[in-house]
Amino acid sequence: MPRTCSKGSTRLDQWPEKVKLMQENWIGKSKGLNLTFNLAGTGDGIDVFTTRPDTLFGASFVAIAADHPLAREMASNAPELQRFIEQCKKGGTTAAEIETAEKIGFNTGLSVEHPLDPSWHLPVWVANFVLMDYGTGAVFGCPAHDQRDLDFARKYNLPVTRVVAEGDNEDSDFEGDVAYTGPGRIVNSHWMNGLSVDEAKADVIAKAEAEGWGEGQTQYRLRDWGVSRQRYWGTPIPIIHCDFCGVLPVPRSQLPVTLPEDVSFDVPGNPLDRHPTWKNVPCPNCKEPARRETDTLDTFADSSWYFIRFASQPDDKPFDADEVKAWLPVGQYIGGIEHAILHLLYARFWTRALQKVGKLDFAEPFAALFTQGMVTHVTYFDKAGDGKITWYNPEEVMSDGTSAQVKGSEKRIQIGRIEKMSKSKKNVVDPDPMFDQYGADAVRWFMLSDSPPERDLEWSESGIEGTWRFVNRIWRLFDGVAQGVSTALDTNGALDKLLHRAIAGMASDIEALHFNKAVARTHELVNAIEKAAPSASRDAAIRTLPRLISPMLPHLAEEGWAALGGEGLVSSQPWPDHDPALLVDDEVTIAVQVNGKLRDTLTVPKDLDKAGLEALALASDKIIRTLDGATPKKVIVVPGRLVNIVA
RNA sequence: GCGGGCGUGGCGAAACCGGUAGACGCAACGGACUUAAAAUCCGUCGGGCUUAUGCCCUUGGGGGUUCAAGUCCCCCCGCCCGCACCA
Repeated sequence: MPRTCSKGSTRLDQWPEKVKLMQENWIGKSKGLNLTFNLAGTGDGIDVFTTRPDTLFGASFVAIAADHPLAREMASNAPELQRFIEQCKKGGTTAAEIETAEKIGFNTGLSVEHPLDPSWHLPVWVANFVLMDYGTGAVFGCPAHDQRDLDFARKYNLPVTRVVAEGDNEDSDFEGDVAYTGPGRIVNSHWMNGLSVDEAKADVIAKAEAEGWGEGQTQYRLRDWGVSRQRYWGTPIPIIHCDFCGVLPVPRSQLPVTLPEDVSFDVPGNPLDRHPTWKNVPCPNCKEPARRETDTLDTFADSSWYFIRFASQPDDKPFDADEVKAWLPVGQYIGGIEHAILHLLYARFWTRALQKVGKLDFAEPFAALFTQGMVTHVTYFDKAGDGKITWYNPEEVMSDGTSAQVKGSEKRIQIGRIEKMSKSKKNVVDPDPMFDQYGADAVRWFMLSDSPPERDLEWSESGIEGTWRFVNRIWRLFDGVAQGVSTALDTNGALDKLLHRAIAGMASDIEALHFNKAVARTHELVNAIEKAAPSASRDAAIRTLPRLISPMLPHLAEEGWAALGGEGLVSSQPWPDHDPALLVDDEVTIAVQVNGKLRDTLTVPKDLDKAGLEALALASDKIIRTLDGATPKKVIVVPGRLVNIVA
């Protein structure tokens, strides 16, 4: 998975950089050298992974994890080491604890030969900061150029030798407590001296491979994805366990395996595991009593390909390749940032795997990704004497913003952080009363109106009243035209322009998911229509309105469309056309600045040239007054924008 | 600690490639209509000075580049997210 998903993420040019970066960090690809340090006097060795083979001459110790096989072996007849290992295991696992945890080590007394100079011996330590589940569970320490190694070396007085020059500083004695991890020339390293860090890395890897004591390797940090769960809610894994025949797949004719519905959750644990009939089945091979697998698949397994099944649902197979080809990949995926890593990475992997086995003809499931913000709300809680926290729903709380109490009681409670709405913190708001009071259109419009969708939104109902008023204003426009027989034949050029601008602008706003801007444009148009005297232009604008508001106020749009005599449904109408000629003004307002400060504005023909603009600007009363006789040193003219006079 | 992002009126926010900061909305305030209220309509609305024309300040803070900076560069502060002893 990491190999295939780290490739190709650069091609996802319509994905947020943030998400791609999070996935890359999660995959944690790093290139380096796997090498063996031979234990002095024995044939055994310790395998070590490093991304800094260039610093090999700066090595001063080798450290292994507390649960490294060698450490455990030695501990069996060394009680002191045994105690040290116990101590390491007790260390906390929270972020803060790891951050502040002191590096501790135990000198095993063993030593290893340096691969580039077998006469040079390095001590072998067991250290709490070496992780067994990454790389080989063993590292070599180069304290001058790695902060962890330096912390460790200073504590146990191990040698610290500089092997990368820091500017002009080539001293082999490294001073201070801050490791140097930047670029530089290699020094104090025999044949490598003078090379750059990158050159030296390549050099050492080549030498190790030629001499057989190591090889270049790419490591991934990504943990394995354990896809099975001991729970009911998930897809059954079609496997049967037989005491005689072992682990067998459920025969094809018995697929799919479906979950039993007569389960109870009265007892903790997986109900499948204690289901009497579902669990016990004959072995498909020897017919003796056997048992179904009672783990189910992680729900991420389903979410990794649901979009494929969504596009094609034949009865006899997971999906039809041709049908899928017609619909996928998904053009625009919209989801929360909380799925940035797991779901979106697994779905990418699933798709790649299906492509690899020839079932799909594309590698990436989602061409474009948009991560919308989360809806947040302040939390309310109360902490009991035993530290137990009780959360309160905002609806049962009275708060003035600085203090809070439970409605209908004297109970004072605390105001917590503003957090993503969640059932566990009870800071969810039920929108149903709003729907009942204002209708679905007003609530939808309200939610689209102010905040851009990529941003987190702190839920507040202030503003819904205004939305409700606006919905009513639009309805009155429809009603007015529908009731009255319009005889006005005049046109209104300004209103025509505004309408066509709204048509074009709202289309691009909506395409870009800038719904709040489309809302603002609708307000501008409606404000102007309301103020305009009756005219053919005004009627046309009102008759266009249902199509414009249909994506965001669908019910009102349909009512308006019908009231104005439209055929069928407005939702099946095409977006109105706009006249590009009406998008350009023949007059523009330009700014006139003196020394970059606005002093006047002028309304001029759109294509007035630089000389004309300059002349007009210099003739302005306000400019003459501001200049107060001074001679302009320089005049910058940006046609259609501004004139800036430098005095 | 590492990586990424954000910071604009009382509030949610606009501002295209560096070119009139605050569009649009909410709240607030003043007014009209009304016996009254609701609804509706009109107006004001970043801060300061000023009789006014107008002037000064203002996009977290400080510096810089530029004719011109919310926008570009450097430093700092604050908040948010992800990762976290990954060799």
